[in-house]
Amino acid sequence: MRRQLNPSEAPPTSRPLYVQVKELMTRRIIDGAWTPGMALPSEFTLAEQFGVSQGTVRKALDALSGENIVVRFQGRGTFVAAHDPHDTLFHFFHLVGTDGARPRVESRLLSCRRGKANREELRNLGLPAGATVIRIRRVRLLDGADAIHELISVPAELFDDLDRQTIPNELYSLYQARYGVTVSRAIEHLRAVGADAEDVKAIGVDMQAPLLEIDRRAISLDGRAIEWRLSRCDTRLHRYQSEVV
Amino acid sequence: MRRQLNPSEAPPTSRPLYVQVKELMTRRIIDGAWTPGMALPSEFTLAEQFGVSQGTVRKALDALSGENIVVRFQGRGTFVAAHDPHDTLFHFFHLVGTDGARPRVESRLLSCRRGKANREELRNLGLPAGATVIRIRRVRLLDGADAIHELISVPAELFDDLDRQTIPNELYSLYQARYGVTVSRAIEHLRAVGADAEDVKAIGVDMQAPLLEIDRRAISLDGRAIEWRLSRCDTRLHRYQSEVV
DNA sequence: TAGTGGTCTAGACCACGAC
DNA sequence: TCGTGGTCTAGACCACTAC
Repeated sequence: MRRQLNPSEAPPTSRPLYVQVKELMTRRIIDGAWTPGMALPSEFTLAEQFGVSQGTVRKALDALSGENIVVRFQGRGTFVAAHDPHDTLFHFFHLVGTDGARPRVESRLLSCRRGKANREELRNLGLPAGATVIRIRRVRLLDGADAIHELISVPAELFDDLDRQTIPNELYSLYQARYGVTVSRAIEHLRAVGADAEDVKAIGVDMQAPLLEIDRRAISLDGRAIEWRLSRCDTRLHRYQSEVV
Repeated sequence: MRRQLNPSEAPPTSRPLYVQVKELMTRRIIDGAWTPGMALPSEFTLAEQFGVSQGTVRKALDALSGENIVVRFQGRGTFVAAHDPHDTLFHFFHLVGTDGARPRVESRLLSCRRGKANREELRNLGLPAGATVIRIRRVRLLDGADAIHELISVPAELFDDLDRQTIPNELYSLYQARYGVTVSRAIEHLRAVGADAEDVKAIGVDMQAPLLEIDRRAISLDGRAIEWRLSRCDTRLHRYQSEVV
């Protein structure tokens, strides 16, 4: 039997020490004991706290760093990743200009209301029937021109007063700063669709013009789906870029 | 000054030992000294050969493993990644059914000819003016139905007799097995377009029907662009799936 | 049983940033 | 100058595979 850090709550299968350390540290971030931007204790201090060697802590930190949960700087220390609006925007925003350059992105709010979740929202957000969501509808401008018609749904339970906030261009920093919810990854499904009447009104394309629809579920650090977003994009001047390794 | 494995050809900036070991091993694969499917020497043997510790070799192998260049099995050994047709297909093929399931993929060849590279092909493949390319045009079927109109261009210099081969459903295994060219990553640009007359003839969609266009440049182990592929996809029954971490 | 990769430890030195 | 993370080594033990 492999060594366990917390025998009391040990899972049925034993996992490597560094994985356990990684999970304990992730838990501290989820629970808010370590907050975004905060400096973590040094590797040696953590090793002492967890009762493992410095090399094991390092392996855990390297894993967290690979998932963008912490950032490390030689000579300075290790910090909980903070969602800087600009960096976060482009971490999850994959449209680039025809020349490959990042566009300037702005937003124009169309509406922000709460309502009873429909079937798709229940499924995409993993909510119980009858749950309330907050819906944001907006237009996003790329390099100054209307280009994306965006529909966002989030559970009202997690973001209680979001409908009374000023909606910023980059939402994930707000989710983190005001509601303590960190988006760690996202699953996107893309398809081509014809513009509908709403799209025509929102971004001024022709009826049935080909649009790239991005269906995104954003997942938080603890694995819950915390946002569902539908972005319908005019791709005459921009492309969705994806690198496959 | 950091220790260098090959002082004679040392680059201006010194890099970590494990990076140098990784590059030496990658070079052995590119040069064909280690071929796909072959078992590498054990970590201790490699450490002795390179004159470094086993831990350093391990770090290099872990990096190669992370890039899918080698695969490791506890108790069996480390092997050069071989492009198994089925696995490779889905490594680079991101269309899934509406339910998230992998579709059955087949191909119907329309044409395969050589010709003088046009301007776009020169740019996308990094070829000198006047270079010859081999062009493949085909339809791909998802779950039995015509769904993708695909145009593929590769440098004739690298794939000399490709136009006299039977074109398989999964090309990258052929590139590797017959021409010694391993695709290690790809860069894709997606946009929505309206079906043109060629698309209509090829996959039977309506004129101007919205299609998802995937523009892919495949990059080989040594960093050269070795294939340019344009896939125009009917996304009424399938989605392009992308996970952002 | 022998050999492989996977984990864990302990300790050394280096590169970098803050002071 | 000190403390941080980054690299490198050496050695121990474990888990798995093949024989």
